[in-house]
Amino acid sequence: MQSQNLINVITDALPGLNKSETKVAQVILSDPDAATQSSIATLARKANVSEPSVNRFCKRFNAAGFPDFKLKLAKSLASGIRFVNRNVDPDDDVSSYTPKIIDSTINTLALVRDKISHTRVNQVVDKLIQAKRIYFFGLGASGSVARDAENKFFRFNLPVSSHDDVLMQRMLASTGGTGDVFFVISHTGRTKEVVEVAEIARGNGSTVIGLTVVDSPLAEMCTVTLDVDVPENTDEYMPMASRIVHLVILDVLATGVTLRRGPDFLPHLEKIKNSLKPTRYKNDN
Amino acid sequence: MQSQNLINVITDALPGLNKSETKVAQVILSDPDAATQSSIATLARKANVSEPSVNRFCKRFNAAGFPDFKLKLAKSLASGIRFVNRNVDPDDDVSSYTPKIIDSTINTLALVRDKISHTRVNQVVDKLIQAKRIYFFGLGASGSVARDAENKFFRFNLPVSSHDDVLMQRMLASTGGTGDVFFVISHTGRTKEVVEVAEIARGNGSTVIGLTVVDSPLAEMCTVTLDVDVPENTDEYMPMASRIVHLVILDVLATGVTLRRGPDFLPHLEKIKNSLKPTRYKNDN
DNA sequence: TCCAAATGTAGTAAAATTACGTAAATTATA
DNA sequence: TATAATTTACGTAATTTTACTACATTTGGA
Repeated sequence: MQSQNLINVITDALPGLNKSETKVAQVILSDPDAATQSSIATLARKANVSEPSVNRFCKRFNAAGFPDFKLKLAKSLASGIRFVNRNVDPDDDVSSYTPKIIDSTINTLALVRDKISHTRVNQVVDKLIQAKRIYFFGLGASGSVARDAENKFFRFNLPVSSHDDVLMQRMLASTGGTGDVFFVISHTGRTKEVVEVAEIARGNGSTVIGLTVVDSPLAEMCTVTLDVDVPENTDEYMPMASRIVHLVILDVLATGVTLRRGPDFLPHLEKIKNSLKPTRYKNDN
Repeated sequence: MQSQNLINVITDALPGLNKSETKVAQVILSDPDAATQSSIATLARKANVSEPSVNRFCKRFNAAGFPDFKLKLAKSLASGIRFVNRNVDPDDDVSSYTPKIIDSTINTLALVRDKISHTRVNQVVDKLIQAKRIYFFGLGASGSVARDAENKFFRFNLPVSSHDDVLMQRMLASTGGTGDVFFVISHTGRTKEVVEVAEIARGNGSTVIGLTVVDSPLAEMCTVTLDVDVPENTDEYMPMASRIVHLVILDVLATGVTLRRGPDFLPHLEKIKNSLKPTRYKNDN
């Protein structure tokens, strides 16, 4: 909690703020870096509030005062996370849109880091450890996420497969049962086919894990849902960050499984890694 | 070029400092965090020097004054802590390894953001814009990256395909020619088959773009290489960060292409987006 | 002994905080 | 439903703290 990014904290608190506090918050969020360099007077002027209002604002967010607040804000900014308030503009050039896109991805990941439920992650790792077989399902962009997951999880010496074909998914879901884990990936959670497949699998006693949006039709069909609350991109240009988030969560799960397997399992991973050596040119350093 | 860590800068400068500056440096280095929270007077007293000496010290290190110096120091500390061994320990639990993995991904992305060559990105966008046909190639984990790229680029109304089958790749590479772009993804850049395929394609006059490691055999075969310098340690047993980086870079490229296409192209993207609507449950908000 | 660099003193300016008063909003009461 | 009472929000102005500047003194080397 302590390490929570101050910018996210302010953003979250925004709805519950009163008038002048909101003004201050907006000015800070619109350019946090500038905020760290301005005096309380400058900031007050920019926000059209009095200096004490700014001071109170700082104290509300557990700072000793304005200078302490600036310090904390600076630290938040330094942690590799730049808050992106600007979307890609039609007349941006490479040096503008490149950092913008990377920053927005970083920001989304930071959000997930702070929000993801560790209990849920643990539950999912439990299910994956117990699985006799794992199927990763996804369509469209989530199809390649599923495929990536397969590539990761086959290393655990488990029957794993990924499918992006609805008919195949349906058939597998209806033949599954106890011990089978269906891991369903969807960044909307509302694709009819996917929801139906989850329903079928669930009906047959399989475990269904959802990597999707909270409160979506898909989430309701799942045994456990890892919900990701990725801000919707309203911008046409901005590519989906949710898919990156899904991949990273799968990294987390794979790590969880590896750790549960214990150190005896590492030689197995090593073996897989080594199996690729002959396919590569030697690294001469 | 990310600003160098202030603490290191001070440590390095230590030998060339005069008496009172050395005293100040020692006090700061002995407890940098305390330094960020104390006033100029406190610090001066601790170091047994006068306040202006502290102030001069700050200016020597390119700070506007004492407050600015503290700010910079705080930033150095924040980013330093993040970069301190964020590797997963065998006895980590969920609440430890989850943020570690996400943080390491974030750090890698931040690194890429600061290091990536905008010129190269622009060159690649050029090539993609001019392409008559684009093939995305990748094996293993990069296979799903290639697939994701296909999913993204087919929206540009171009013949695009992705292939993770070596034979298929070979055949396509040898039948290609001018106007064809082979986009080869590899996080080692040393997989023999991939390098050979690139060589074949190149030999036939096709454009070969590499998303891979700098100075690798693959990089040498490419018309343009987008090199990514991802720190190794994250990918101990499975590719994690590098693959995320590749995806994000593809996002950047897709954005670049979209922007080049200009605003007339947006309705086309909208059309694709809308085409998926009937497959989804209505969102009730 | 002179000069230049280094450091300190004292005064000033700037910044932040506090105390307090007024306005606005909310709640209670007639 | 109006109005009084009370709480909460916000600003003004004074106070205190903090940082900076100009200038003086010291120190050490030529």
